[in-house]
Amino acid sequence: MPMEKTFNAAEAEARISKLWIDQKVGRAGANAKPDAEAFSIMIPPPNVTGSLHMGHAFNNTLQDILIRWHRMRGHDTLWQVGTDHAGIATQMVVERELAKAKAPTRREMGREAFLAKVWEWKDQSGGTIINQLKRLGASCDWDREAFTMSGNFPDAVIKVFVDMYNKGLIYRGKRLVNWDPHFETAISDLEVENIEVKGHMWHFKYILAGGESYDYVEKDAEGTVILREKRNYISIATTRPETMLGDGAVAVHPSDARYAPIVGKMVHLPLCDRLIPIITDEYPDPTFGSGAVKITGAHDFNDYQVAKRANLPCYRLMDTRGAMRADGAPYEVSVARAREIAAGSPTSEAEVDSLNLVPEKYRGLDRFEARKQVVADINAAGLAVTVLVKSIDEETGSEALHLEPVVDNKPIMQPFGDRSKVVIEPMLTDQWFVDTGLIVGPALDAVRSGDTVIMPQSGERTYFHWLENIEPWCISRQLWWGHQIPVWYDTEGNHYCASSEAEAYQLALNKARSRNAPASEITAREEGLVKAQMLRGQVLSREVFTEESQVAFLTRDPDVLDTWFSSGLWPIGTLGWPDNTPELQRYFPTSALITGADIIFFWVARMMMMQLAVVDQVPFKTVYLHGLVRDAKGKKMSKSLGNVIDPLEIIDEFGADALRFANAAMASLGGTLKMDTQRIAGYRNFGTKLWNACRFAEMNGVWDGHTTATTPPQVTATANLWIIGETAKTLAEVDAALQDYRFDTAADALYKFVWGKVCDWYVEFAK
RNA sequence: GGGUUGUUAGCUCAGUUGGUAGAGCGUCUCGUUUACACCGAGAAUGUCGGCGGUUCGAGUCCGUCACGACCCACCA
Repeated sequence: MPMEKTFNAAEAEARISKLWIDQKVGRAGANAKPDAEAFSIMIPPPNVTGSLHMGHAFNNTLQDILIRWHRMRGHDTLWQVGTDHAGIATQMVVERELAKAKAPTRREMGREAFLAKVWEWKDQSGGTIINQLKRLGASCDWDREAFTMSGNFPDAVIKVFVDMYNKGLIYRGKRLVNWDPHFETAISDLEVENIEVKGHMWHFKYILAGGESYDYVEKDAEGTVILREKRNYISIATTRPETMLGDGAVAVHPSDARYAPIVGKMVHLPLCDRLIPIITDEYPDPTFGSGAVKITGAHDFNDYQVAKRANLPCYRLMDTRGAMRADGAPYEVSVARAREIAAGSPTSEAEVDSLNLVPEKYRGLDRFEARKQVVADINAAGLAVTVLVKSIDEETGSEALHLEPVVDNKPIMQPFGDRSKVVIEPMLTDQWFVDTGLIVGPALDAVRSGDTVIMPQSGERTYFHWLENIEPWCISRQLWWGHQIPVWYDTEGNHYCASSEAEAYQLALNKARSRNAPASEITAREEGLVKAQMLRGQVLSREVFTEESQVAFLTRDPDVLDTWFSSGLWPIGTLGWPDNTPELQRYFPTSALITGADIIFFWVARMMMMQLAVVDQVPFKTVYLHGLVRDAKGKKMSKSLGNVIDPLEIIDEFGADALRFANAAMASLGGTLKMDTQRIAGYRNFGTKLWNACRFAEMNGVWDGHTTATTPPQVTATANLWIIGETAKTLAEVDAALQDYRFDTAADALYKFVWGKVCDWYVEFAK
């Protein structure tokens, strides 16, 4: 059958793709020569519930080019494919689906049932993105498809946690963390987006205790007195009035002469029946605002540091949903105890956390509602800093002077959850952390020494900057979908980190045995643990059993790990670690990582740290970072802007080749990637051009009789000699370009060769 | 505030170690007896952001200014 005038991408792609998959052209080691060098790439695992977007299309095209290039030359290639469970994102999607279906909520159905739903959803939608990658033409090893929650992966994750815990690289602590009140979980620093919003700054008066007053003197830069007045208060400013309920002190800079007379004195905390001290700390900036800062240790990162230094109690004001606490004892009882603590009564972290110092009238209010109330109440109490304002009565035209509270309108940077988009609350909670400071060294050294090369080089600077200033990584999430933390607690608050419950019991038993306690007591506890351990395997419910016997059960930490903790192990986890599999030996460390510059911290840096910490090897030799794919005007693609280009629609309209060629041609190092459909159409035309050159050849019987030829024909014609030379030149150019990861140069060379040499000249000669 | 990175033809961009500028798309003119109109032939368009410096010579190196993008941090 003669060739059509134009290439029918839709028909051909389906047919050829099936052939590739059936023939397993992407299987590990396909087309490898004996003793071939290995070339391996780990796909950045897309979210299991996701669908292909332009960024995926771009990213995977580049990987496919590299893999095919190496495979074609007989190297032993592996393109490891798989998906990520994406804790928050997936849990969010499933909860939304449940709501849409008017099904019971996550909390109503409980953990087990909910997780069953998530697995159901995963099985239903998890194939989508994999099938879309196939449509793109990616030549992954489909038989090796991995998932961060399946196969050996969970065991590997747990093993790493336990090992890191045992090495002292993971610890638990009550720290101020970023709390997402929508998902009701802690999140890491990286998952917080700071966005500038319109904010207000209120100014409050904290009245000195005991009716005291002082001379408040303000000087200008030359030291000339510009204000002197007798004050019975200190003025503080805040953008978050509701947090004042938990203030532990007012801080001023030690060099601030204005407040020197009152340092150490007490002030009345407005709306609260409490006194707090005026302390000094380096943190307040004397040139900003009044120079005095209210210190709310439990709800502000800077204040927390001050509170730690000054040994101030940090009173938590909000619940997990960001509402003012309604739990605990009545306010009078709590505040009475707080006064005792302030007077020096011994206390504990746990007791301080249990004290609810939110006055009754604010309890249960949403934090933003509480803010309004607090402002209104402070104004009503006459404790707002005020200014004289002239107003004109519109009807009578008479002027009047009156006092108004000072409220500054100012832009403030506010933290938002990157998934939930709600305002993040600093919250004092118990969490698990990776002590990144202890494992960052090798990750820095590997790039400094060139063991791992980051391209473009500017990426190295970003990498260094972040790692050199690394903060502890909060890895626990109060979610259900994810790797549950392998830690068990006994009734006395001890915890046991182990890879199984049985091991945890063993650890608890060992601990009980090693205690210096009366023999009888140890025995009772031991007995309880052994009994409990035995009974855990039986059908008895815990409730029934605990009622009938006094045994010591261990309970598992309900939290799960940050998704990036597990995806940080993607390179070794997908290759079968901790078993020393042939694949691990053959393909690790991997050759190249192709990924977006936006996840250099989330993923690249963490994979470096984790692999080096676990197997003492870099995970990849080259990191190729590319920019974000934008629309034709350079705008970020987003659903709300309506400028999202769906790669599948592009494939439908222009064919996968056109999309892939456009991707390659745009892949210069650095910069943003502006995706223009006109350009894709241009490369579609290029495909047609090539197609027609072949069609010309076919019409002239070029294929006839040559399919079975065993020896190449003798080349004598000048045109033939010339085009063979051009082909060799182009081959060299493309190889050199790909060696340097210059996909654009390679694409350009091929384009010019096919169109400018083969079609414009060689085909014309042939005529 | 710190960092990274841009500013080259109407648009999107390339330009390796310094030697008086390139591609695709778009525009204009001409062309349709069969490989291809998703085409062919041809054309126009740039003081390479501004200023200063190094050099025989700078889009390319140095300094500085302007505007933009992004990232990180942050003043209550």
